[in-house]
Amino acid sequence: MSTQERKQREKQQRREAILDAAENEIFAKGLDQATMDEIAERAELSKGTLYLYFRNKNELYMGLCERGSSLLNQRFAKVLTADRSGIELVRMLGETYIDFVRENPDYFRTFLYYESFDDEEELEQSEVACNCEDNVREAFTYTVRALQIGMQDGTIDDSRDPRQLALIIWGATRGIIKLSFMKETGHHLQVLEEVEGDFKTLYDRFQDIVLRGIAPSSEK
Amino acid sequence: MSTQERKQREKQQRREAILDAAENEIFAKGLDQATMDEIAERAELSKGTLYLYFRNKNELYMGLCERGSSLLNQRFAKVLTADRSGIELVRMLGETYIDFVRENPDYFRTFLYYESFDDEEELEQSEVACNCEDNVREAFTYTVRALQIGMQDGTIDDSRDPRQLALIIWGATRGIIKLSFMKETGHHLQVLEEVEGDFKTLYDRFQDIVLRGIAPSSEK
DNA sequence: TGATATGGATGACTGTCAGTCAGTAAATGA
DNA sequence: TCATTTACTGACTGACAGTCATCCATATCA
Repeated sequence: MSTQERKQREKQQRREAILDAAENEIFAKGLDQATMDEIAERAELSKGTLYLYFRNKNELYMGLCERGSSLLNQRFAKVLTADRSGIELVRMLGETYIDFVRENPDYFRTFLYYESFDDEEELEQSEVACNCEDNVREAFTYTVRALQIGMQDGTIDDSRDPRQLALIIWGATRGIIKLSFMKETGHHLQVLEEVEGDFKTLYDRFQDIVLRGIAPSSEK
Repeated sequence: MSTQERKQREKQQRREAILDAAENEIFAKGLDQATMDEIAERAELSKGTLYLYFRNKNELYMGLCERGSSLLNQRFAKVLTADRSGIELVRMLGETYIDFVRENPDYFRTFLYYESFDDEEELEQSEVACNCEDNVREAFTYTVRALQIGMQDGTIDDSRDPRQLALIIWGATRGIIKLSFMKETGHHLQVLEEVEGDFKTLYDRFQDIVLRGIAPSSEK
């Protein structure tokens, strides 16, 4: 193999090593508390080197978002191969999502961060951010596909635009999952503690309501 | 009036002046870009004085959340006085919320910030944060009340726990409103641009689905 | 095998900013 | 008039993200 190739591979490995170190530090202490110096030390590199691989701290954190969203997409892709009705696929996608968040709350935090990130400028020139964007688009496409299948097989009312409906379901689901996530991670909001229902229960109830809401009218 | 009282009033006025300055600076530049020095300058006070009124920058920002949530609650309270069916009240609460966010996107940002804030310690000893918490609880109570009215008057299926249902609706609504908010404020996510529907349209469609989902079964 | 070129890695350094605190001034009250 | 309290000030500190002149290991070639 050529020197070129070897160098390329080494570069990739180092990048992963940096991401591993960042994951350890940031997931343990939180984004604000983790410093670039500590991440560098854990990666056994100097701080300057981190900046050869990532533009800044934001981009490094988004590298973790990229990782997490790829993992989640793998699971989504698998769901879509199942031979089920459209509405069942929608339900399964939602369950996959909430299971993922329960298992990987820290990755979910990176998603929230990425979505709320505001500096357009910085995002556009970042390859990492673009990959995150692609992953979001991919996830969205899975939802659209499941809805289309449901509209075909008659398990979902077909009078709505599937893309718009996907957006609505996606947004609402995000909201519920974030709430469950807050409830589960012992968030300060007391209201959360005072209401019954754990991570999954809340989500199941929500799903019942939505799936009922998008089912075809019974009088048809 | 006593000297005591006058001082008390002056203190309150100064506090408001600081909040005004913070609002101007932070809403214009964003939380990260606005500095305490600039806020102090705009308030025509020294930086040290800001710290006599607010523990730190977070708490100052939460002061804005407190303002915003109080304003929103005033609107919610008014809705609840209307002589309407429960399901209509739920719909009106949602509309009130989305109108508020459209008019005051910057206050909405403070809500998001407060809800995602993580440092339990800091929150507990902050009076400002406690007021925010109270406001959240108040808003939540309005939703519960509307649902209970609906369960009484038969416009909402009464087999669910109204508090749990309120939490679910609240979470999902938050999710949709955040999405609309992102779409409206020109967020980077391209998926948002590619789907039809503005702020209100998305929300209306969502509401149709949910209200259909929580209506009593027609075969009853 | 030694000379030279290349580019990845380094870490001391800089600028910025949140937060502090010793000191000052003004108001109050004896 | 003086003592005491209270409010305010702004220079200073520490922490940290991000930079850049320099170093050094390896590749390349005579």
